Amino acid sequence: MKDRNSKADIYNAIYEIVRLCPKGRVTSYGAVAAAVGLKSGARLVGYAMSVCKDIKPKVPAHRVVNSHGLLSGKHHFATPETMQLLLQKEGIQVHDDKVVDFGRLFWDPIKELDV
DNA sequence: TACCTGACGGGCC
DNA sequence: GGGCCCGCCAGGT
Repeated sequence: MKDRNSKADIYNAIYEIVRLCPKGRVTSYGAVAAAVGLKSGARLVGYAMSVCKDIKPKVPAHRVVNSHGLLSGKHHFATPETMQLLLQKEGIQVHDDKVVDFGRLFWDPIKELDV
């Protein structure tokens, strides 16, 4: 994942990594960004998520939260409660728009994918 | 072509 | 511990 990714390829890599995120786990924008080679490209990941609804297959963007474990992107879903609902449906406890035990449920793509 | 915005992160005060 | 500022890449106007 550290190849000279094209701008379009980076998006593909982002979606691929997010899809690799196991059910019941969550990851952060920065972690995914680092996984694709963008050390500080967390914003790009967020932007990619904004258009993920047009991407096929569907990307579990609800598993991606910010470094604080907050559901910062919940407002971009069909409804602000969709993101929290999906997480809770997968067994992830969400309280006050933030992931409970975020540090324990955090899934690091770089470590898991061993990049 | 240039400026601004955006689902963020890390460092500093 | 909390808040503020700067930096990052891409896309839209």
